[in-house]
Amino acid sequence: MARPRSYDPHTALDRVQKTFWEKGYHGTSLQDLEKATDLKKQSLYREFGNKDALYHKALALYQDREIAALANAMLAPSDALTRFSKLFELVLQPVYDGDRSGCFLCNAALDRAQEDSETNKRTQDGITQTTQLFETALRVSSPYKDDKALLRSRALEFTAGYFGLRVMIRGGLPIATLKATVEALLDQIKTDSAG
Amino acid sequence: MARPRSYDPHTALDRVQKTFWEKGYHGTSLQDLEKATDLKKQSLYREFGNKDALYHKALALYQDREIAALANAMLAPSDALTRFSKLFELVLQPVYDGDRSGCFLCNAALDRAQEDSETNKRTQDGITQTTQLFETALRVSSPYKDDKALLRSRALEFTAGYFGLRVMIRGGLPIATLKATVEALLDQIKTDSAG
DNA sequence: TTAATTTCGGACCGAACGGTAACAAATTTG
DNA sequence: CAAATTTGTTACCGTTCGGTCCGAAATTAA
Repeated sequence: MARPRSYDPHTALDRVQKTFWEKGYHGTSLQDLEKATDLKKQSLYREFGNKDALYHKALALYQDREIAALANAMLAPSDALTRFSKLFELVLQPVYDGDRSGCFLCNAALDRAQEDSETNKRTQDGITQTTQLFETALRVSSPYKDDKALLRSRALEFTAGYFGLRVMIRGGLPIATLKATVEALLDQIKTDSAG
Repeated sequence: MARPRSYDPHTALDRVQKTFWEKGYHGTSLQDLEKATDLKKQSLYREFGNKDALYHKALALYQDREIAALANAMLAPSDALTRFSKLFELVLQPVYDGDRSGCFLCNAALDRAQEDSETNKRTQDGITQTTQLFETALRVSSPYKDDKALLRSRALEFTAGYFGLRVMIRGGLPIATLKATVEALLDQIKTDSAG
């Protein structure tokens, strides 16, 4: 039909996501996005819309890709303890690599959920889905499989623990503390299954 | 000596703090601070320094006042369960009043700790002190008083839980979910003391 | 080759940004 | 009252912000 795009929209949005993830909404300028994507803003606008739309698409991509990856890793056939061990392992891995971006969803909740209703909806949904994921992950093991109230309670507790850990990561806590925190959280599952 | 100030620096910094707390560093403009304090920026600059200095002073004030207030309420003579009940009660109170600003320290950790080394230091310190506060709060009750490892473990767990709860607050989760999360966290103490 | 269509690059927009200089108003000290 | 000193106000600084316009380049269909 006409002149073809000389860039790949997927990798462009990938880099947009990474930038927002690292620097937040207000901390990211159009210029930052241009540098990150090697695109001019007109291309960005034509392809994705304005800064708000860019942000929402980046956040949506995070939920569809990163969180889905965590869910996938967790829900591999195993027991609750192994599942959460795997989860926290994946959460801490980037820290070892020097990446303390944390969790984009968590960042968005604090950065923008109070000022933008769509972000608010997205973070509510994302956090709620996290709790549901944790319920699913726990449900295979005793004593959770037989105690619905305990299952729900632990899922909420791990939701808070998970996001708190993300805060601690981004807040710059030493890795030793982060590992100890993970151990403390996992200990909960060990105690439950032992009792 | 000379012309006296027509404003109160304490209440001015108070309002600066509130503004940064609500809107974050990048989300707050000098104009926002002018409106919030009823001062012109020259007065703000003369009194407090530039935007960075303003932010750090606001964050320091948060630690000295808000966190100290939490510590004070928690450390009133009582058992561990009552102490944490009181803590979470104070944390949820603003939500009932429609204020979902959350925790300034937590916001700062996600907002600015990655880009500003002084904020990084402050958030590290603040989070570490939170863990220490929780250790102190737990230490009065069994079984923590006799089990140093458990004490440390639970303090870390509650630290993550506490900041995660703050994320959930700011992320817009319904109050019912927040309350259920608090109950889930408190349940931990009940279980510990019963076992 | 030409017409149509789309992408791309640079220039440009008004507004807001953080920050500063200069001066008038107010108060204390001599 | 006069000199000195600090506060408050206005205007302004250059830069960057998010966003748009428009012409040049590239490609396909006729």
